[in-house]
Amino acid sequence: MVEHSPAFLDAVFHALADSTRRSMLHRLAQGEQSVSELAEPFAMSLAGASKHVKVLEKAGLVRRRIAGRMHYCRLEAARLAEAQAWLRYYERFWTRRLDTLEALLEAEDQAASEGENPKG
Amino acid sequence: MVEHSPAFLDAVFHALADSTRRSMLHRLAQGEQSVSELAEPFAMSLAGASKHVKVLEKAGLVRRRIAGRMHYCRLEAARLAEAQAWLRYYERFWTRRLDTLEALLEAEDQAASEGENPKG
DNA sequence: GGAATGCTCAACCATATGGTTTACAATAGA
DNA sequence: TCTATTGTAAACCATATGGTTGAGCATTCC
Repeated sequence: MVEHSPAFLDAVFHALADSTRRSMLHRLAQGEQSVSELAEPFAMSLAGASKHVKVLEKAGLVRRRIAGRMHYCRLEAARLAEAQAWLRYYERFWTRRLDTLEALLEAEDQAASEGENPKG
Repeated sequence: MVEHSPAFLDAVFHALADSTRRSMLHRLAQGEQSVSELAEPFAMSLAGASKHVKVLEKAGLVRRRIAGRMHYCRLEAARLAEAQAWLRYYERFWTRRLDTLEALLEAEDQAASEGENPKG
């Protein structure tokens, strides 16, 4: 839980450490896009954009489906979930104040549900 | 909300894209550590480790307190929270009900690529 | 004062990264 | 069949990165 396969997280975080690639992911959130569609917003050669797509693909953030000469890309969100899981470990450092509140609320929930819903 | 100051996220994700630095953050989660304490677990010169600390510091993930010749570092979790905020945008892609929807999308993919590539 | 400690800085090196251009392969369309 | 489109691959370039060593600055300790 603590380590999360280092090489894997290296690739994911590295892929995210570039605004061009983050923009591409953002567009992919709207749905499948071809490589040239992904490249279109950027002042960059198609070959350059294609390299970015490859970085995303190698990090497992994008899946490619080849149909004829078109390469359609789609978001592979599971890998983002794993990055978030890594970050989640640190959540307690910025939600500390909420923790006490939450503990309190949970204690209340517990007390309230003890009579009604024993399973929780 | 969508863009999150690109250069800032560049620095944060880049800082996280290295297992040495992630380990350092993990140790800092236990509490304040000096630079040489942070360096100790790694087969690396102190100067090398010091560079990693600087990367973390520049990304705003670590705050340094100088006391005499000692440099004490502590976790600055707020910046991690911002990285997580960026990731949260994509949460819907892994937390939605996958079963029926995903099956549907994959069936569409299948049908689509069969139609586009009749030659096989 | 003198020596050891903690740390940074500067110079250097090998490799990675982000971009380009050119060439090419495959597919689609006239 | 000829041509345009989509995309990758290769070669190249400038800069960034991750590491080293050695020098040096404060600080602490004897």
